[in-house]
Amino acid sequence: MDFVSFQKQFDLALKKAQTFVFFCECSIQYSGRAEAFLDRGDRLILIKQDKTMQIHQPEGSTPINYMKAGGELKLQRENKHYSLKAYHPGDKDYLDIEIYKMYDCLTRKLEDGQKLELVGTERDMSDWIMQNPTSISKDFKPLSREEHTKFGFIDVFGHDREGNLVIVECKRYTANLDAVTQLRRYVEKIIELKGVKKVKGILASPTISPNAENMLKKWGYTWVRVVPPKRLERHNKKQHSLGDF
Amino acid sequence: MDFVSFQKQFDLALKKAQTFVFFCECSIQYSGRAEAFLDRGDRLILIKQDKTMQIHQPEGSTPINYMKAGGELKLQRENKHYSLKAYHPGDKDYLDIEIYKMYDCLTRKLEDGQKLELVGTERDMSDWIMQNPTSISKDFKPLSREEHTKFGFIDVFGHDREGNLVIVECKRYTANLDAVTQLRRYVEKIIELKGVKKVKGILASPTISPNAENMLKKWGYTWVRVVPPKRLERHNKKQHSLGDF
DNA sequence: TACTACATCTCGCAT
DNA sequence: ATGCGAGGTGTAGTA
Repeated sequence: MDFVSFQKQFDLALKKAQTFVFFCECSIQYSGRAEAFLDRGDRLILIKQDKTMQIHQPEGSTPINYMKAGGELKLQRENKHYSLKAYHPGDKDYLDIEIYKMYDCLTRKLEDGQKLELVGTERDMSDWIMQNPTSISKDFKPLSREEHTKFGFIDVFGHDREGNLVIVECKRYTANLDAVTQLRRYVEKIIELKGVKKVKGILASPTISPNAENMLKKWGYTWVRVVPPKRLERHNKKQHSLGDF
Repeated sequence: MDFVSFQKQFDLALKKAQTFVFFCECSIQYSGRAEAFLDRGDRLILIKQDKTMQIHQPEGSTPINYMKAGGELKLQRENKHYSLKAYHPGDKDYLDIEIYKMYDCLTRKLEDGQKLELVGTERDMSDWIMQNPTSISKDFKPLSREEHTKFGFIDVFGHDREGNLVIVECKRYTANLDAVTQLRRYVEKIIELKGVKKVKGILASPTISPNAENMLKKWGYTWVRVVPPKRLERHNKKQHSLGDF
């Protein structure tokens, strides 16, 4: 593919807010929050209508280089090849792509107003605990699932029959050291703010790493096994077609 | 584009370990670590030679759905449309894409043996501190930059003239509450393992959030302003071409 | 804008 | 395989 027709496609795609994807041989220089250089090789480059850009190598889930939305893009001739420059004012990020060979490109206006319906998040887990308090303990009375309020970002907050305040931190997967220190921070914050000492810290997760459990015990907190719910209502009835694999 | 030729391209691309990208109208169902559903809309789908797959909506940096490497892919006819199913045994992840319209596709074998050279990471920052110990304090004597060793993941470890052990935790950006709790964990671990009490905790970062600084002071640790170096040697000489923007 | 925490995080490294 | 932490993390939600 020649550069001139590439440039036409590129300009048109940006003007019409299309999604633009192409294969090329390029080298890449990044400068901003860090600095990076990627020597010559074949890559796929994807540019969306919001001017996000990502460069993909032939393997791996994550782009090897990218620019976030809110930047500017410019394609220009430079000596024997083309140069695609991106600049993001907010992050002060620069990306320079030197394009040696253009292979193919594809462009299309995508119409998509849908949003992902997702269940099985940490929020779903804390909702479920609110509705099933005995999963924490027999006498646990949840008061609130306060996220961004006065006491911070506690997943589930309540009390028990002995008058203890109870703080529950949820983790969807194996709870680790970070989860324990996070819980500890919340418990200490409550003790400080409320001026009380009867505060219980509970870590709720399907599993916990040995180190995390040791630390948890050492600080007097407890772990409760809770498996997060993750069934979409609309898919409950359909059985998954496992037969295909 | 008709489905039959699409299927041929798809099979060939997978067989030849090519990178395969196409535009289509589809709906998506995900089940595994969580559950998700995305109703009908136009998307770009990218499949790489390692069988990673990602579905992109017309905006945003991150794919709305994806599958990691190590899975299986299968395209098959299903009633009036096609269905692209993916299964990842390790994660027990299922992804079903129902394709209503195929627009265009592009496939190519990408040759790329390059790896990203990156500087300005937390490791570079701790290296720099090792070589410039006075950035921490006048009498700081670094002993080691131990990452994955017996004492844990301490960025820089050393001592001062008064015989204190000194633990430095580096953050490349604004240090937050997490950074402080992380430092605290390391300090307490050292106190426990070494059986000493003269341990100083230092958080090194270019900036620190107010909450984090409060907590740091409360626990008796200190913050040192360190701006991480991030210039690639090879790019030191070239001045960045800011003129283009 | 800054701060906080989640994420189907991904990725690499060490045990 | 699991545990742990970094990441140019990105993204959402809130003060």
